[in-house]
Amino acid sequence: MADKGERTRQRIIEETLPLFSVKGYFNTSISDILAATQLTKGGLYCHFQSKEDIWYAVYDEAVRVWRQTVFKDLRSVADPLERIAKTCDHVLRRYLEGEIFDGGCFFVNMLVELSGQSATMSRHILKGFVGFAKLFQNWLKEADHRGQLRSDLDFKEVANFIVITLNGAATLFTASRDKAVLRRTNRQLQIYLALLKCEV
Amino acid sequence: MADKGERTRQRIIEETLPLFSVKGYFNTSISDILAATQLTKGGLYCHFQSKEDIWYAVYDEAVRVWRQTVFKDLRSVADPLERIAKTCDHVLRRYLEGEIFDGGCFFVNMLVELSGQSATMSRHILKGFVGFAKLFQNWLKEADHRGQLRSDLDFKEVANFIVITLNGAATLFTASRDKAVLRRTNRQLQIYLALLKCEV
DNA sequence: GTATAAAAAAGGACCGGTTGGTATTTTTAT
DNA sequence: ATAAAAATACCAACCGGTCCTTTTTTATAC
Repeated sequence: MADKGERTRQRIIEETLPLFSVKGYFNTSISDILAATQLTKGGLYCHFQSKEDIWYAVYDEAVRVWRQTVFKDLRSVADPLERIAKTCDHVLRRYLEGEIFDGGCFFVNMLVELSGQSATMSRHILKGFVGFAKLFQNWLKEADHRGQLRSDLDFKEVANFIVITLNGAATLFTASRDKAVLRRTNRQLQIYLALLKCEV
Repeated sequence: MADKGERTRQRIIEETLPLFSVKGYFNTSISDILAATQLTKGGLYCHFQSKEDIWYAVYDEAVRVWRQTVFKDLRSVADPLERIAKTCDHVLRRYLEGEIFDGGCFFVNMLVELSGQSATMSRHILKGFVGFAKLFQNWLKEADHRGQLRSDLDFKEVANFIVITLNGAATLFTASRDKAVLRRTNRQLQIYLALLKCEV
């Protein structure tokens, strides 16, 4: 039974993720984390230097889980436009509707809360979203090289729009808990994506 | 100099709105409000029974300001589709880009924060968003009666999509402070709206 | 206009409980 | 035996809110 420390650390991360996701960063207290992990303060601060440190570890874990959920079964998709469509579908159906995290989208929730509070932490999250948009942008470029796209498209603009739509859906779904919101968004988004194709 | 009480009450609301908008509800302390209003606790609690009461008053004020910003110069627009397009433009340009509230969109910020915390408060906000979507839905119906729309549209779905897009834009703009995000969203949304028209 | 009394507004001390974090000791694993 | 992990007690600062006192405003009488 080696690595007891590492296992406890991982347990802290996994128990804290839903707390941050549902209650937010500031409104999750150290006491909440202690209650969830069945630890005492001494035990907790043995693995992390501060609450903020816990957050960064939790964030990394959230990214790991999100990637796993959204990009699964995607490497095999050769058509970049289909890849985009499937990714959106995965975000809306697997990730959000599947309620991978309690409290909706961990990243959107954290971004909104921390935007007015911590410049460094919110920048950290924002980088993730920018990277996600860049990914769509690259796939759009790839589709363009294949001659699949209409000629009047601004890739960055389209990529941005997709990410924004997914974020908006996450926000409204979290509040309403209405899965119909996700279904509707998915249909409209797929229609929008289909319209990017050149008419051949 | 009558109505001193009412004027102070209004001052509290106006000074607290940007605090809630930027820092969030829970992370704005009564002390913050006291500092902003130059009042003491006794003075503040003379006008409100609790922090939550202040929030409801602030919310109402935010709605008032938002309505004023978004629906101005709109009654004269007879064409319902144009009315929808202009409303979106107002939200993105006047309301968000114009930074009517510090911290982006007060309502989105509050919705995200309170969704995991207060069922009653988040339901209160959600009602506002549902009403906004209903408005778009009615305008779409109006456009349909005029024979302006494609025949395959689900009005509720489209209305939902518009609101979601605006929410997503607010989220990303708040974090990035990049007005290009709003411009791009506006263009793509206008393109999307144009595609709702029947081809006559 | 001015004195006055009632009422509204504001001040300020205080409350129990909680916050994130630390220092020291005890337990457990290797 | 030694080092990691966990427990415990403690800290000052802050939380939302209450209570009582003082000041200011406002309505009324003259």
